[in-house]
Order: sequence, then structure tokens, then C-alpha cells
Amino acid sequence: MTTSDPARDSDASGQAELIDVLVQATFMTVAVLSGVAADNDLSLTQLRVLAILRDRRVRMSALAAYLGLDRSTMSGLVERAEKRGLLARAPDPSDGRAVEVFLTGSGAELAGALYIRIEQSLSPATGRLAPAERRRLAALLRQMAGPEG
Amino acid sequence: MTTSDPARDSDASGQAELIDVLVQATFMTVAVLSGVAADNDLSLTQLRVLAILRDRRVRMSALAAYLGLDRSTMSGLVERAEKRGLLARAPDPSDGRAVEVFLTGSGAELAGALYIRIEQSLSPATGRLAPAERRRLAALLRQMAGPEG
DNA sequence: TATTGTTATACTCTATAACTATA
DNA sequence: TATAGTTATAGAGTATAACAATA
Repeated sequence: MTTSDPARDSDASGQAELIDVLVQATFMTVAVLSGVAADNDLSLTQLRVLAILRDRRVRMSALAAYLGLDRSTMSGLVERAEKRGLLARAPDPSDGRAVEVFLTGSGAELAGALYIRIEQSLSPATGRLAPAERRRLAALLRQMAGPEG
Repeated sequence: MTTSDPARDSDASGQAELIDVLVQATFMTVAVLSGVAADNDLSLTQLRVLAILRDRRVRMSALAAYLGLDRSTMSGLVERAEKRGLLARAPDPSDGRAVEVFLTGSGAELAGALYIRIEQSLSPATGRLAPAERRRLAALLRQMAGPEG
């Protein structure tokens, strides 16, 4: 989304300029995350599932809602990951319709390793900032994308 | 990639904390972009193709390299977009092997509309920042993800 | 009646392998 | 020989529609 629109030159509010570089940083990050996932024969979505389940046990429907996917899509994703021994399903005792998903030992191990690889793979980017700048950037990103949104 | 790792509490360098919120902001942005794309019956990759071609005419191989895709994948993406009348292919006069891709009038019109929708759809997030904060965030993101990386 | 999850189906996205044409 | 692009193939990701079981 890089443009050379002349209207951008007098962008006093910084909206358009921020959007350009935000989109650029987004695809840089997606590329890094996808690379780490691919190195482990995972899709980006599978990586996200492992990350979500790292410290939680959740219902199929909650997983689908959080990822913005249809429940039928979740069934396929979970089935393939289950076949690989990364996670498992169990009926929810409190609701006969619901199914809970959780990591196996092997899945938890992989999730931990993935997190370390992500930190390493992003460090060339984050390392371009001084510690104080990193904290400032984190604060601004949290304000922009934070809990409220 | 949100965690409650106690090691994070004493993260004086801000590395891990930045990574968490960067990944969160990344998926927020991807969700917004994917939503805009889906509203126009496009995939996120197709939207990126239109954005790249907005002010350029590029070779198939350059497009594939920029997006990190195989050339055969580009052939399919471009063929489907061409079938919809959004872009076209033409042989490169300077190299008999090469093919250049460029937007049609209809494709350029859509690309412009998409950009406006993206600005609108991201504004709830960017609007949480004051103009000076937006400029500061843009500068930090540029430094982190900028031209060098 | 509404919700949860699965299955069947169809299409897009993606990479690998094999191929043609050009450099 | 190497590069540019396409085609064939196969598998993963995705949504829609229809369904069964439970609430």
C-alpha cells in the first residue's frame, strides 16, 4: 500500500501516512510469522491456534469466533492438527453440545519452541529500535490496537 | 500470541512486550484488510496485487518475488483477476520471456475505492491516537520495518 | 427454537514438478 | 545453462448448506 499520492504530502493529521507504514509493518510481520510456521509445516492459522491454546482450553466455537472463521473451518483445522498429535478434543462436561480443544504435551512443546523462534525472527526488526523506543512503540500500538479494539 | 509469562514482567529491554503487541496489531490489521477484500470478493493476496499495481506495471516474476509466492501461484492469481477484468497481461517488448501485468480501468477504479475503504476501516484504530502520536507511531514503525527491512 | 459441532461440497490459495520458449 | 512463465496435480484453507444432538 505504498503510494506517491500528492495529497499525502500535506497530511497534517498523519492518518494516511500511518496507514501506509502500518500496512507495510503488518505484511513484514505476517511474512516472518508465516516463515516460522512454514518451517514447522504449519499454516499461519495453525500457528495462531497453537498460540491461543498455549495457556487456555477453549471451545471450538470460541476458537472460530476469535479467529474470525466459520465453525466448519475450525473442524477441519483442528482435525488436521489433532491427526498430527498437536492437540486433542474432549466433550465439555457442562454442555453436551460443546467440545473443548487443548494442546497435547507435544503441541505445548512445539508452541513454546515457536514462540522462541518468533522472537528470534522478529529481532532484526525490533533490534533496530533502542529499548526506550521499543517501549514507546509498544505503548502506541497498545493504545491503537489495544484491549478496546 | 498473548501470554502471561512471568519472565515478561522484568522485560527491561521491551523486546518480548513489543512482540506481543506487534503481533496483536498485525492480526487486527490483517482482519481489517481481509474484511475489506472479502467485501469486494477478493482475497487478501488479490487486494495486495491491486495495491502494488496501482502505480506500477510489473513482471509476473517481480510480483511473485515481492509477495513471496511461487511463480505458478502468481499465474493462477493473475488469471482469475484477469478473468474478472481487473488486470491484464502483455508481453514485455524488451524480453521475449517476460510478461508484464497492469491494472485495467476497472481494476484501477476498484483499487482506488479499496484504498478509501481501508482508510475508513482502520480509522477506528488510528483515530485512538492524537495526530502527534500518529506521526510518532509512523516514524517508529518506519524505523522498525522500513526500507532497510 | 436456538446453539454446537460435523460433514459434504465447491472454490481459492499454495507449492512441486514438468514443460516450453527465450536469453 | 539459466530464466520467465504456464500447466497439471495435490493438498490445505475457506465458506455455504444441510444435518444431528443438545439446550
